[in-house]
Amino acid sequence: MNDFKFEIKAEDKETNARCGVLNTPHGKIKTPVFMPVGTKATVKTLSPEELNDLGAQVILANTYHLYLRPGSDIVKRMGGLHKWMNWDKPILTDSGGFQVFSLAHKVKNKPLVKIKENGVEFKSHIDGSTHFFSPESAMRIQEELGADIIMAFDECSPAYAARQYTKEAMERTHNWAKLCKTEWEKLQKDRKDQQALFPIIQGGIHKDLRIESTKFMVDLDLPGIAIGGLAVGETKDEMYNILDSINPYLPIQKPRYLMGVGTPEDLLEAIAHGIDMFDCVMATRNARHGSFWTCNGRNTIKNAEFKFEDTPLMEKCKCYSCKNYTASYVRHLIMEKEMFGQRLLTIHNLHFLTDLMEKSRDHIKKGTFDSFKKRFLKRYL
RNA sequence: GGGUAGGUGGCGGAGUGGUCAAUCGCAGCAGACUGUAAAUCUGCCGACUUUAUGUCUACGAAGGUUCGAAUCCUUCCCUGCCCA
Repeated sequence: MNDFKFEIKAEDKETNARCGVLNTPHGKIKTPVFMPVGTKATVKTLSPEELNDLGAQVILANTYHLYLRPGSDIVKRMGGLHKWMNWDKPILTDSGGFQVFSLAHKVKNKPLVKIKENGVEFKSHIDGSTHFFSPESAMRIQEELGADIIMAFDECSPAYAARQYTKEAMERTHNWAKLCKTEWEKLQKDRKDQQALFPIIQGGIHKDLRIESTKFMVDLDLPGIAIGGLAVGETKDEMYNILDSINPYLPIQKPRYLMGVGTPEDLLEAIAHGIDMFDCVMATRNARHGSFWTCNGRNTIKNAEFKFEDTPLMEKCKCYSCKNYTASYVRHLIMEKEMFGQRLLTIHNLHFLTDLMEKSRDHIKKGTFDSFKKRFLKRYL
């Protein structure tokens, strides 16, 4: 797996933050990195050119959605995700585990999901048809999609699920991760561009389960390691405590991916806890819903106070939206449900996070990350 | 001048004797959103205040019938359409 060499460039002395470079067949990824989410092979509202311009290095796509439509076979026939969507930088696909289980927990009375030892039977949210995901099929689908980094099929249990349930889900996830690895190794033999498989640590908010899960996943010795099942309803302290408790068990030389996080403050805290990679829908979804980040915190563009705001969304911001438009204009577009408004806020939010990551990398290299983080949070929160 | 339909909260538009401060939609105001079933969802939306099974003023205006009227009667005002 030399294709995915991870080089640590700097380590912070005051925190567990690190700065590195992850190699992939589609280029290098500088970490810490935020990866915009493009579930259905598009980061909603933006073109790949715009993503590139705002500083995105790697994006996500989703197995569940692309499997249901159009089908991974079609993506494969069209030349794989990179070619199909015209993005030749790195791509990561999520395994579909999160979707399958969030469907299960969203619909209470009508279970759409049946968990079995060898996988999960679920009903499509689109047409109700029945499907089955197993560790093996999740690997095969992701092989067809052709991302650079693929994720093991896991079960994400709700934050406050009973401990016993969380433990069982974790054990299933362990078992599945092993099966994923076997299938992945088989599938990689015939590939030109290799794919890195990341396993996903589970264990809810239980420290001992998390440590157990971390040890298990580390032992699989895969190219990277992900932490799942956080930022799903637990408190921030609970999340940071979990990161603290597993940190000593994570290998230094492998990239660590905290799945589904998050907000600017979560990103900085998690970096301080040694995380290298992030993804989250918040930047893009919230943008479409009218909220945006600035150094001074979170704002809602729909609020009447922006009606006469003739300055950009954020002072000194270098994003396309802020360089060219006033908050008043963006508000008007959002109020009118004009899609250009959604695009402008999406560009701003994603740029805000990619810029925050770039600054973090610089400060880690300079040894000033901790004070940078404290300064940022003081102003932001 | 005659006939006819109608005048309801910022707008559109329900309601046609009590449970109506008045369905609903829009607009407005605010909130939520963390590996995207999300350009979605939620709350408020006559005035006032101790924000409540609270008080007040209200369905063109003025009278009347009734225990009780946005709803029935009378007159008036206004608007659309048709006829002269």
